[in-house]
Amino acid sequence: MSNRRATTFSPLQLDSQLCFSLYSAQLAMTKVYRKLLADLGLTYPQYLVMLVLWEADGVTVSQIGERLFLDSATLTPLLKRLEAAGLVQRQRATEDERQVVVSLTAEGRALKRKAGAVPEAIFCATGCELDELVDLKSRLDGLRERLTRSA
Amino acid sequence: MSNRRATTFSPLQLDSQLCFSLYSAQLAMTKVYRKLLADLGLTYPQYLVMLVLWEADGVTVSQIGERLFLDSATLTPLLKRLEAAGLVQRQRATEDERQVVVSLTAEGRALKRKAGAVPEAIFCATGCELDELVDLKSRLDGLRERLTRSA
DNA sequence: GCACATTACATAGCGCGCTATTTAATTGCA
DNA sequence: TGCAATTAAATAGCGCGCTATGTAATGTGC
Repeated sequence: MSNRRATTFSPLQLDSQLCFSLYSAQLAMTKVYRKLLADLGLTYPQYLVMLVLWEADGVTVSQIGERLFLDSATLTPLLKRLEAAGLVQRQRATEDERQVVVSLTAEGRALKRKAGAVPEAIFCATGCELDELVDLKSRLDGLRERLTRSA
Repeated sequence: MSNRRATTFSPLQLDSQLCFSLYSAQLAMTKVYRKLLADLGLTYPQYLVMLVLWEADGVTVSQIGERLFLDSATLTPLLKRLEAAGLVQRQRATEDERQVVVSLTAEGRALKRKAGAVPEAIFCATGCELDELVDLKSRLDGLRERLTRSA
């Protein structure tokens, strides 16, 4: 009897954990992207950086980092790979030589066309209605916000 | 005029992408766990494996993999680290020597007590109501399911 | 019973994502 | 002015998570 409560409510059970659902949904999502992005020669984090640059070209490493919630230890080697792939260019800012400005090459800009098909393919893969996705997105944004605050 | 449609609906915009919210929420979540689990000497994926073992001790590598949606290339080195930490034991199954059975050591079982405080700490960090978490979890499980199917 | 496929796990190598640290440039203040 | 503090990026090293491949044990068909 004394262990009945522990049985009926056990927070250490894998199946009851939101975090595991978040974790494994993210892995599944990345797996779907991997196939789509292979055509573009991009990984998912690289794709995110390209999204930032397609919106606003010529930004610093830390600006990319703020947008994606990643720091230079992650971005520097990633950007070097994008540079080696001929998609971006990195150069020290003249007004503040601590900063590195990342710009798209012609090839990097051109890739945007090919990437145009990706969002719809992902949308189909989710099998969700659009408003369900919008709702889920805002919940996850709120969750990230609160988790970041408490960290 | 001709580019107005592209401006009003641009699926390549970072801010409109559910997947990025999923990605960054997961990173934020892992970051919160990192602090909590440091006391236990575990990483988040290692914690997941321990959750599986605390529920059902003495399972094969592939059984753990099915539960966590991970394969042996990920689990083998992770399990070796858990073994090196003295938390689990790995031994070939006698009835089928291809399989490796993973069991908890006394130390591994003992760690469950210390881990008992983790779920509530995470729950607080999410800042969510319980039913909101349950709802979000089921949506994410559904999403993972459909993404996996389409991959 | 023997070649063949299949299965379970391990290994190699790559790209994140992190902490901790380093280097170099800029800022700030006595 | 000079020198410490701060800032931006880079680097080192670790642990995933993946694809591709290898290896050994088990099944299967003839």
